[in-house]
Amino acid sequence: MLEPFFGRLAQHSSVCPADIASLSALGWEKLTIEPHVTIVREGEVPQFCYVLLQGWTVRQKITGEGARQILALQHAGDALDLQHLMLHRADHNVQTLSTSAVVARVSRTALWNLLEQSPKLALTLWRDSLIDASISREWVVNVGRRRGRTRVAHLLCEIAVRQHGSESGSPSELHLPFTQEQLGDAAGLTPVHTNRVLRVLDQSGAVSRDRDHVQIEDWDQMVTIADFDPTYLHMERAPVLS
Amino acid sequence: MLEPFFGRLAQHSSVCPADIASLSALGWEKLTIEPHVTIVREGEVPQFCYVLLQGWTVRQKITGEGARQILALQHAGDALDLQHLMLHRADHNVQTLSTSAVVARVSRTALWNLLEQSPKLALTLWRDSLIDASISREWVVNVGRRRGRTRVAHLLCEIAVRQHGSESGSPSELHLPFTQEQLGDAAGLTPVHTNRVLRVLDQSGAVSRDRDHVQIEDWDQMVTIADFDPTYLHMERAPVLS
DNA sequence: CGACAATTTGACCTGCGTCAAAAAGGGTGG
DNA sequence: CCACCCTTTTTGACGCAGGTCAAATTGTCG
Repeated sequence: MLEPFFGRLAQHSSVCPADIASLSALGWEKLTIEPHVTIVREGEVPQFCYVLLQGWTVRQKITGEGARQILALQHAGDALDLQHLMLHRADHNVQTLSTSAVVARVSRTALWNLLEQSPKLALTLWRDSLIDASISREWVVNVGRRRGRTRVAHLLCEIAVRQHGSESGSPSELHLPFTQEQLGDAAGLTPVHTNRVLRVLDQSGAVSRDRDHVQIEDWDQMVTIADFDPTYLHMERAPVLS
Repeated sequence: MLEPFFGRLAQHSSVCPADIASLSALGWEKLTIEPHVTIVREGEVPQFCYVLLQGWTVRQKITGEGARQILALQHAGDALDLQHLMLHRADHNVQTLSTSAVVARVSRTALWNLLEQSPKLALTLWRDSLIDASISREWVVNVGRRRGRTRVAHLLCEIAVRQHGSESGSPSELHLPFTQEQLGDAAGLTPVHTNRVLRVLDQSGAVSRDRDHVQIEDWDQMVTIADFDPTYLHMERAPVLS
């Protein structure tokens, strides 16, 4: 059941079979989450930890003025709220968008107890959350210092690479279950401007669009437009420290 | 020597004396870092892990167009690059600004070996890096969805709270070793606009300025202007999981 | 067909960027 | 103490990326 999660961990760490077994042995529960449902709510004290098996979810926060900022896109294999193992209170929301998702959840204390006994596993999950943090930093750069066209292009590049797991990505088709408004919420742009930016990317031949599919037509051009360097995704496995 | 670091850890975790002892027993080296020196450089493979004992440092990245974005402010007690224990290659720079700083550093492998043997300590450091990640997410919201005046005010509130360790902060004097250009690099604004925003905050009576000191005159007003909610700093110690 | 959500377009506005220059420190050497 | 230099701050004029408002268009699902 947890295959996508183990696959994701294996991308950056070597996980021993014993740890996989003991992780699997916890009382995981498989759930289907309907569209527009909040899985973890800001301010609450979560009792579970979630892993995403299918579909897409997002981290997000709402400002005092009611504007939404998406903080991260999460796809199959991603841990949704590992941080709540350690942090008492949720500092943001995790939710589905227009599509449903399949998740597995486990009691927070059960996972905690396992990690206390399996240092190697704890370090692996720590590494996973560090990659999450690295992506978050890149997003600060993206919304803080890049202009609209570049921001959106960068977002699309990240989605492409994470979806296909290939760094030196070739032109690829993306199934994007995101509305333009949601892309804008991730890029820090209004839906109207997001639309205009997408048209420019389309007209320049970098991408083509067809409803909820985006085809990256010219990867090299996209990388240039997007100022995209996948290092921050830490997709190569780190060498073992002696 | 590591007192500031232990103090910081104690803010959010309970660290047992044995762990403090074994941490201290590692071969830490105390260094003074001159102004404008890069401690960790993006792309490199660090051999050390650093802890900040005195002064200020920042995480930062440069875009392909040469714009700088500051990703985090770090002050006494903060771990500067814990993530490089787990991640092979640095994905951003850590450096001093106009002032010098005092740091302690330890061999990456030595710290790694200790953590493999001390699960509790590893979990504590993990928690520390999770708080770091939470701050990073708030920064995405700040630069992504707030306007200039609010961004800068939010930044000042964060500095005030982290410097004084008080959540329900009262009006407080901040020694700000940052130029307006650097504040702008953290807020995603140009130095010119940062200056104008500061003038507005000054004129509205929220703050007063005097060279490199900022006095927050009206904390309540600042919190309102800044849309500031310190939850994301996770400054209360999380209850122990049974 | 009708209802509704998402996309697209146009007109207009504004927050912030850009460019440039002046003013204000602050440090150094004479 | 002054002269000089350099950095930082401040101000002004102007431009533009992106926001706002509103309406038309398209697509989807009953």
